[in-house]
This record gives sequence, C-alpha cells and structure tokens, in this order.
Amino acid sequence: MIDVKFIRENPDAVRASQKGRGEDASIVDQVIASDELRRVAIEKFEKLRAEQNVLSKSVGAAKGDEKIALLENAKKLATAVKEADSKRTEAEEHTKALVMQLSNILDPGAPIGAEADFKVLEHVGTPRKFDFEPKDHVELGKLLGAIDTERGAKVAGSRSYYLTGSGALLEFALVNYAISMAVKAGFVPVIPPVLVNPAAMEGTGFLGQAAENVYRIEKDDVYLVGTSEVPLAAMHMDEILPGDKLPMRYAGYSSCFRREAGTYGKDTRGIIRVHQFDKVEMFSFCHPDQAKEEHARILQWEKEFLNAMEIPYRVIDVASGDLGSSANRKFDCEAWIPTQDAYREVTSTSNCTEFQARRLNIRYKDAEGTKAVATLNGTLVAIPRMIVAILENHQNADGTVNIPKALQPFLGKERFELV
RNA sequence: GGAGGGCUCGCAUAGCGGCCGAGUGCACCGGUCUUGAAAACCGGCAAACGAAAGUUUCGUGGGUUCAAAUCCCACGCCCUCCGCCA
Repeated sequence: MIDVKFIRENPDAVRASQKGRGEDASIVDQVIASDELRRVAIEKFEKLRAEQNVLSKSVGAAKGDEKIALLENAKKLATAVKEADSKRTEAEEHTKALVMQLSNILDPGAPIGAEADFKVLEHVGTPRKFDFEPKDHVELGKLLGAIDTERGAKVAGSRSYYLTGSGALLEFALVNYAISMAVKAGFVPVIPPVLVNPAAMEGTGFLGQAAENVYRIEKDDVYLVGTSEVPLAAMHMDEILPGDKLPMRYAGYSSCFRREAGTYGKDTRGIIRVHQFDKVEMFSFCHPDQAKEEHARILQWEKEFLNAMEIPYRVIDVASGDLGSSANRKFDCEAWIPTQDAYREVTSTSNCTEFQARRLNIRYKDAEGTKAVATLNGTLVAIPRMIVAILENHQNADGTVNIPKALQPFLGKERFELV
C-alpha cells in the first residue's frame, strides 16, 4: 500500500510508475478525488462527535426539565453523528480500496518493459562443455534413485514427485548448508506455520492478482502459503519494532504450495515447476533508508550460495511489467540448465520498501518517530530447482553426479552413485 | 468434539453506564542524594491522525443508550478439565 499522503503530494511519480508497469494510471486521480471527500467526511464527523461529547457530559449533570430539553437535542445530534460516521467509514473504505489497487512505486533503476525486457546484470561461471550428451534431471533422477515423478503423479497428481534416497539426502544437505550459512550471516532461523489466516495472506499481497495460485482450505478459512515470505512478514504484523534492532533478519525453512494455475503445458516434465516444494527464504525488516543496500546484500548471499554449488548462472534485473505488485525492484538469479540450453530462475529477491509493511501495519520507532519499515525477501535455496541445477551441471557420462565441495561434509561423500 | 474461565497502556492488576483514555505495582527514562552503585525520594512514561483544537483505540465486529472498558449478540484468541490423537 502506498502512503496516501505521498500520492497526494507526488501524483505524477505514482502515475509514471503505474504506466511503467503497464498498469492503470487513472487510479491516481480517483484516489486523490476520493481522499479529498474522505478528509471532508472525517472533519465533519469529528466536529459533530466533539459536540456530542460535550453535550453528553452536560446531560449527566443536568436535572429535571433542563435534562429533558438537553436529551431532546442530544437525540437529534446522535442521529447526525451516526450518519456522519457511516459516511466517513464509507469514504475511508472507498479510498483504501482504490489505494490498494496501486502497485508499489518502481525503483527508477528498474528496467521498463514486459517480461522479456529484463536486463542481464552479470554472468558468473561458464556453462560447461560436455564431451557426451548430457541427460536431463528426470533421467538422472531415475538413474540415481533420487526423483520419482511417476509415483508422484500416481499418488498426488501432476506436478508431484517423490525425492528418494540421494534426492532426499540432497535436500537435507542443501537445507543444512543454507541454514548454517544464514545463521553465520546473522539470520534468525525460523520454521514458520505454512497454514495461515486471511489477514496474513492479504497483508502480504497474495490475495490480489496472485490469488488463483493459492491453495485455500475453505472449511477452516486458512491458506497454504506459497512461500515462507508470508508467515515471516506477518510475524510482526501490527507491531512496532525497536529502531535500533533493525535490520531484523529471518531465514525461514518451509514447504511451499502453489496451484500453478494457468501454467498448463509449461515445464510439465520433471520438477522445475511443482505444486509443493521446500525452500529456505531470507526475510529482512529494515530501515527504509537502508533498503537498497539490504537488497544488494541479500542478492550477494544468493550469489554466494550458487557459487558454493559451483553452478554457472546469470543475474537479471527484472523488468517493470514482470514485478510483483509489492516489489519496487527484483533481481533473479538464473542457473544454467544444460539440457534446456537456457538459464532458468532459481532464486529471486524483491525490495518491497514500505509497501508490504504498510498493509501489515509493521512500523519501527526511533528518535524521529514511528514509521513503516521496509521489507525485503530473497530465496536462499528452492530445493527442486537447485536439485535440477546440481544434477544436470555436475553429471558424469555414466549418469553419476559429483557433489559440490560445500555439500560434501553434509553428505559424507563426493559423488552420487547409480542405484 | 464436550464443559468451564479469561482477554484493560512493556508485564501484573483495579475499574460503580457519565467524575475513565483509564487507578495501582513492577519495569523503563530523567533528576536529587552518593566517590560510584544500590536503596530512598521527586518527576515522566500507551498508540494513531492532526499545525492546533480535537478525534479514534480497553481482543474483533455489530447492537442498546443522549452517553459503553462497563449492558446485549456474534466471532477470534488464550487458559483449565474431559474425550480423541502424532
């Protein structure tokens, strides 16, 4: 949610941002008009209410005829107050509904355009030249007894899978490595709830355009989260954080659930795009003035993880039209996937500035006062995609797979063997 | 699933429908005293919007009333007991 005051004072900036995203800029003028009415309604209500408060007090003190006369007036006033109150509520709701439609203000650095208009920031590592025909992760997963998509489909439907043997062990190793790295960097490790209430889901912005990708348990009115960003962000919902404790960093490990509606036919093979997976996510509550630096730091940790996995990748600056509504800028790390001859997204970090915190009512307090914090998130490791990258990039001609050095201590060996 | 109890300013508690945005204790901040600290004493101390006046907030939402922390209804959460259970 953008600050209404900011919209009022910088309408052009908001319009430009909306346009940059390819979204409706006319909402800005609707907000301004609605906000004007809202402020008038508030003023009117408050005046009447003040009058009523005074009158009510005098009723208590009065006696006899005087009291009867006062009561007469008070009754009339009460009706007027009630009416002004409902008008005010209506105006407030109307304004809020409009403001909620606006996406976060773009970072001026974000490339403008549609999905394909991203900017490549850098390449790290070189895609390996194979002197044999590389196998894809599905085949390797079978040879290693690591991934079973057929039984996954039998038991849970399409986009489901079993990680077995080496696959399961690899997940544990990845998670352990990620968490130990995060703890070293000062993150508080967290195992959050994955079943959350509507307020958490709504506050983090996942019930908007993204709603169709969210699993909902109707009977109990709870949602399955698509990322631990949701419970991590909502953790401090309605709280005022001590300013001197910022940044507050959490590393959440959780299962993630995604309906993947509207992706029929996309990545149907293997475990690139699945309904359920585990992920270690970084989340930071920080001072708004430091959000940009924090964003760079989170990206740096993502890169360090990929470096440790010895996987070639590139970093892209995601284009305005492809940003989530909460993000003002987003960097994706894309790993090289040999059998697809392409870079594919494995991690992603967004700077949500104060946008998300305002919706969740998360503030910080320091000598300057109480203001909304900035929130940022970034993937440290999303298991299935990392498994794909590791298997495909580190495979040998016979189908065995070399284990990156960083993971070897967690697995007690250097290679995954055939079963 | 069944039966009870509770939800008030960081914590613990008080609170008669108007004198309650709200008392007390602890914690915290500032001061006096002290070589320093403790103790004692004095003062301050919930949040939001607003330039201010003022308005809003006693779990949430609704209702009764001129007036609600206080009465009524619904929901949420917490606790205790019983049942079931990883």
